[in-house]
Amino acid sequence: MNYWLVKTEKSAFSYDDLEKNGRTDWDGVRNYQARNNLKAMETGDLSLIYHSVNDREVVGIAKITSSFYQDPTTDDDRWVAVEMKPHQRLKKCVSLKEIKATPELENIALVKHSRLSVMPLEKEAFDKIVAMSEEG
DNA sequence: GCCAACGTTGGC
DNA sequence: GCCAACGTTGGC
Repeated sequence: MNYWLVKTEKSAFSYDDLEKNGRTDWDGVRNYQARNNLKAMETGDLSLIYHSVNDREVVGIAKITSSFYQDPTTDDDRWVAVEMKPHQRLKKCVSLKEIKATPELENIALVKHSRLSVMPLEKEAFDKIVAMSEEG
């Protein structure tokens, strides 16, 4: 069981869209490090969904429902996708600002490696962000 | 194999 | 809208 965080621009694909569609191919990743993280995902893993650029907040949790397969948006076999389904919308979004202000989270890739779009999270960091979404 | 040029991402 | 950081490409 692994924990992840994936980034998306709300205008391109949002947590709302994921709920509306019931599932999605998490595809279009064109970065090797992010691709390697997709390849490490397993059925049943959980991933936070983060809206980058305009919103800059974690909005929900998706469940990984497949291991990786060929990215359906390209014939290039270097790139892969995984299937995700909506798992749980956060009661309250957790902003990048809040995350940066939290000492336990200052070393997560979202902060340290801001351009990486698919990143692993320690269970402790995942749980901390979920806990923050449930506070006042 | 190096590195300059270029394109993209994403925070501010 | 700007630009820093970073990844990729291609000439040499």
